[in-house]
Amino acid sequence: MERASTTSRKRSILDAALSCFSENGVEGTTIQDIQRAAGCSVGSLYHHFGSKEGVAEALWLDAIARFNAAMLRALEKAESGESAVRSVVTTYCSWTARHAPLARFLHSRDIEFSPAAKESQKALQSAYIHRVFEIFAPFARAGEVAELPLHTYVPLISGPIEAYVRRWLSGDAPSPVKVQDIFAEAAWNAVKGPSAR
Amino acid sequence: MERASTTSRKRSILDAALSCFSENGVEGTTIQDIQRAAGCSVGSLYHHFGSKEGVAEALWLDAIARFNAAMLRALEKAESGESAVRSVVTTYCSWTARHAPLARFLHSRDIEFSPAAKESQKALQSAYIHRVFEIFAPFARAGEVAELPLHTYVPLISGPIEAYVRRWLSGDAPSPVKVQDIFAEAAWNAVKGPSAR
Amino acid sequence: MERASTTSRKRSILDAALSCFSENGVEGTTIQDIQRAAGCSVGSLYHHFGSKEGVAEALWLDAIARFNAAMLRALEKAESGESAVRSVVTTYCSWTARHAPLARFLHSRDIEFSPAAKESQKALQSAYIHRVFEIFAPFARAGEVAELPLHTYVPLISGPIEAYVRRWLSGDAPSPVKVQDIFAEAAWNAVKGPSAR
Amino acid sequence: MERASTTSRKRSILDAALSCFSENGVEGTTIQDIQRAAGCSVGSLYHHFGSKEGVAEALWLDAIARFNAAMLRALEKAESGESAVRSVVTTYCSWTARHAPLARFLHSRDIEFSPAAKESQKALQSAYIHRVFEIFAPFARAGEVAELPLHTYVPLISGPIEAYVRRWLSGDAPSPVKVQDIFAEAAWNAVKGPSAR
DNA sequence: AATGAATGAGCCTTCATTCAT
DNA sequence: GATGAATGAAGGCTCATTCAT
Repeated sequence: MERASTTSRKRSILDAALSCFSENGVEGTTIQDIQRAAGCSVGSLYHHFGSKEGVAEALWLDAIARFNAAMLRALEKAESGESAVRSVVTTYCSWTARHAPLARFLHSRDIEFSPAAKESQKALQSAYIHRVFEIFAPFARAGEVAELPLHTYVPLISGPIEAYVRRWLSGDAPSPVKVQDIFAEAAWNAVKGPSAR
Repeated sequence: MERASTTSRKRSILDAALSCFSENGVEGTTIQDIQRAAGCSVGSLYHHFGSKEGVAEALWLDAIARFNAAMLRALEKAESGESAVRSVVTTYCSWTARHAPLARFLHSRDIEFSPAAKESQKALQSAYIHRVFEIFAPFARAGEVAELPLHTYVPLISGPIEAYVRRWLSGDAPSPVKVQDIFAEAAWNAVKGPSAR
Repeated sequence: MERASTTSRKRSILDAALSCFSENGVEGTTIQDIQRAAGCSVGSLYHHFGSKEGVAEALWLDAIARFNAAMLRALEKAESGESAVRSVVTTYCSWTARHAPLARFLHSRDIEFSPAAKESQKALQSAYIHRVFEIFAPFARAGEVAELPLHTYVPLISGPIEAYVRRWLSGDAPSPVKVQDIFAEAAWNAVKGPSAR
Repeated sequence: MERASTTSRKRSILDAALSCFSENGVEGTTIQDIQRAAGCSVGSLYHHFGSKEGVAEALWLDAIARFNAAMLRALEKAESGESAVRSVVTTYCSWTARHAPLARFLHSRDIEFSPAAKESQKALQSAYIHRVFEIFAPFARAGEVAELPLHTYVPLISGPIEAYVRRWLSGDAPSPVKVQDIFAEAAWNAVKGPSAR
């Protein structure tokens, strides 16, 4: 029960923080906001996370891990370059729609994470990217996906839907799920290779 | 001479603020930072801009106006849907590359502007959009540009290059000018209409 | 076996506390510092000492008792006023050199002890002073030691070496043992009586 | 008047701080204590001194400078080794008696000053010591003052009276002025040289 | 127009102590 | 006896803003 209680307390703080961050941004959220929303004491918050940044970082790493896992689950089912690329867009849409506050938090650019947190994130991300490459490699070799400068793939595939989602998150556009096919189509057009034309 | 001196003081404050905002974000910049960078007193800053937000807003409106003007100058030369769309991407690239700090400031999303500033921005933007529509209208009517949900055009055309630029601004990718053609191509593929296929 | 284990736990806490206090002062030491250094839990610390002050007080009384005992052991061997006075200085030197952290702790004046602890200390000290007087009485009666205002004896005898030791403790002077004879001489000169001149 | 007002505000903060520090120690004094005693705002305090330590340091340097000045004024009148040594003791007594709170503050050992402050203090002290040496040099050359290890002079001369003053400051002894001759005598006995015996 | 001292609400964080297990 | 999560009062400090000169 020790373990259970600890875990649930950490979770409840994380949940409270997410709701605050998503509503007012990290800078706009005070320790008191989180603490009140979580129904715990200031001390408890510091006991578990060490600082306000500590909370944000834990949440950040958690969110990234969950997003990556969801994306990989989807990509692993892809049987062609086209379905893989379309999957990136539709998974992005559905995950984002299902986890709007988390997505809003990941989109916010007003945090400067600690070196340690950045390190953890890099480790996470590099394992993720490695796996994504493994999945795309055969399709690339088969010419289904075009050869382009390395840094352009992600912006070309995810850039449009990300831009759209940002608008949706600020309340300026309808749910991304409604337009996912348009963006999937665009993504595929942007990177499809010679054998797919 | 009075006017000139006043103006140059306002300019120097704006320049100092831009450099601070671009480096540390708006939230991360204090009045003192700006004041020290501008080499003026706190009082002077308040005399000219009324508040910290006043500075950010003046800078914001100025940046938007300059960007819009540059974009319109380019679009007005376009003689086809394709050249117009490509122009959006290449102009975005070159303006951004020439005005990196301003671009970084416009990309930062950690400001909550005053209603008055939002009003001004809306006026600016609506005049701008109005003019953009005037330019695109004939190409759309001619079927050069596809008919798509209204909210998808901007993300489809600008999303990829914006995503790329964001990476460049954080130092994770080479200058956008080097890859502008790839993004122009993708933009055009994403919105070209029946008569252009 | 129970007793032994308890005792060793108390000892390890006291040792850890001494090392912390000596390094950072009492105010500068937190319960957590002690607890980490002792390798025990917060609860355990409170179980044994009741409070942070409780630890400091236990250490304080212990240190005083040990110092007094050492001093009395030395004084009891003195066979003249001169050897007694010199003994105070040399014993102070050697004890301090052998127990630097304890000496540093006793020299720190940033603690406000509880009435109870002050009471215990007064009892300790009064028994000690009583015994010291017993030892010096015959020499004083014999005129070996001068008649001076009561409050001046201790500063006159111990003041110089204490001042020197303070410097040594802050790393600004060589070991007191090297200069003990000079200070013993000065102490004796300061209080020797008519029959000793 | 700008200058005057600033100066007096700084002075009043320094005075308030001294009174608080002298009563409760530096650690035991809060910013609010000082601020309330000075009748100023928190911000004003930080405007002038940057931090709580900043106040303590300013006070420290000020106190040292004043003490040194007083001591030098007295020493410069000395016309023999004996009168110089006695002057150290009597000046210490009278200055301390006239500036009890300042003396109490200088005697408190619960502050860790910043490197910058230590630097300033060293500069102050080295100029002071230099001048003191200049004054004593001729007496030492004449054999009026004994040749002893360098680090022992100050403890030998000032140690006893300092120890006594510490007791007086804690309320455990009568005013030092009453016993200054005893301590002057002891100081002179401790360092007088061959030609003075 | 310019200056910079003054203000004070509000923020993040620390830390001695308690208590259920 | 031991453990460590939980508590919350209190402290140091920041910073946008005001205003007398």
